[in-house]
Amino acid sequence: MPESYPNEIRSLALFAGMEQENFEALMRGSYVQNFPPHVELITEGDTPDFLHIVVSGSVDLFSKWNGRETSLATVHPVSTFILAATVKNLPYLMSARTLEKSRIVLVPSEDARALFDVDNAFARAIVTELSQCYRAVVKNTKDLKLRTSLERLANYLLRQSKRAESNAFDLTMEKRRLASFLGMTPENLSRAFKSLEPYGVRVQGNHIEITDCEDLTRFAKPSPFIDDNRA
Amino acid sequence: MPESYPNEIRSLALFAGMEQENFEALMRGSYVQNFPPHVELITEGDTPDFLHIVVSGSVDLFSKWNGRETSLATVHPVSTFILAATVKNLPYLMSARTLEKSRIVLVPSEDARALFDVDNAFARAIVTELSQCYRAVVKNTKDLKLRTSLERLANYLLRQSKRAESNAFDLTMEKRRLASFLGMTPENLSRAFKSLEPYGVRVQGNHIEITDCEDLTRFAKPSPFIDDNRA
DNA sequence: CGTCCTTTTGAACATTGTCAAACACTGTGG
DNA sequence: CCACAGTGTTTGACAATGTTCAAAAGGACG
Repeated sequence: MPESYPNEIRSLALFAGMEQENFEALMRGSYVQNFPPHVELITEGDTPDFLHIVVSGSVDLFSKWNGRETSLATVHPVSTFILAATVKNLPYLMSARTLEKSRIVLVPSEDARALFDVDNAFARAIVTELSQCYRAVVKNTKDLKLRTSLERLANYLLRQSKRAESNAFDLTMEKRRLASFLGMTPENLSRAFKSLEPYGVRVQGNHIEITDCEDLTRFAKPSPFIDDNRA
Repeated sequence: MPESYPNEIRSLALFAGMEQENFEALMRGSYVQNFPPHVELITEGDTPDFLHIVVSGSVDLFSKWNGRETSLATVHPVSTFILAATVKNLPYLMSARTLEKSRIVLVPSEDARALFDVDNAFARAIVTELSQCYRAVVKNTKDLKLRTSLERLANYLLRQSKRAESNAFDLTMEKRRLASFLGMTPENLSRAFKSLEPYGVRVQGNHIEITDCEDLTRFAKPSPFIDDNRA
């Protein structure tokens, strides 16, 4: 399947250092698939048959327990997910569903594991990737345990604003999912937005404008060890 | 420093597959140190100078923000901590303090990183270790987001009971820290214990007895994808 | 124009946190 | 051995935070 997507994947840090021969073998065994929105790609507890790579669209990682559900992360192109389960050949800890029409590359887990044993650059790239994932989850845990929902929302908005490099931006997900991601109910999120108005947050639909960044920052007290993406 | 501790360390999965020569070089550059209880070994935000290995005693990983503090994990012998920061050479995301008199091996981070580049078995062992850490944090996040504090306590007790292979066991940490670890206040924990009495939990000081495991399990609804240690 | 879904709002409720005080445990020094 | 201080734990009253339920309002789409 000599399409264009292998180039995009090749440029991922995870695959960049891999032997060309190995990379090609891996891609030969893989295939791309287009999924409509809201399709469950993998289910918590299943055994990892494929390492997934999001080439376009976006994917929600979530989990259920006792009738409750929570959103744990969103995967954007181009990146992989469920790497840890694939490497250790243990059941998924999260389920995944497409948020929009998405193009996903499916790499057979066995092939990935076999290459991991053989290709040293690949093994090291996995370390980098996993370290990043690990640190991201630790930051998220700190966010959850050290902050109130209002503070989490305030810091989330500051992060998004920084990402958009603008004081005005659109939310990248439904408020419903944002609430779940931040660990609160939609009702509570709605009220939290209201509570942030005095600190200079204007909300219209999913358009956000931070009119007083100073004030919001004073309230949110962002920390590099919770909120910085690259650290 | 030809003492006995290198053998214990050598048997860790992280170092077991390493070339003997490399391992010896790593140990030559390292040193052991005894710390009294309640000593802060590393501080959030610092740069990782050493990879730490707990040989005896125990260490608390915690974090502070805006005057609040939370306990994120306890490290028991023999295992390492802050591996991710060491590998990526990025600031610590957590602080660490001894809980009791502890013996810690300090491996210079630069040496560890250098070996990571050279020793393929070591690089792969790090992947295994990091995957495990990552999955542990994900489970912890699910515990926090999907359960109430009462449910978290109930499941914690079941896990401890399983670990002790007995319905009666002693708590391995102060209630104060347990509360912080479970994401609640000491007062709330105290009341939570009371609330679990009807489900067959007897508490006397830090001695716990689960008199009706069936009933408690029915309430706690443990899940392999949150509560199993090895999965 | 309806229909479906999300979002918002209100009120009641549940859970959790705060503060203050009492209690229990531990180890010290008289 | 006892009194005492220091710390951790428990308890009670109260406040803050977050959830639930019900209903209304707003948007998207056929």
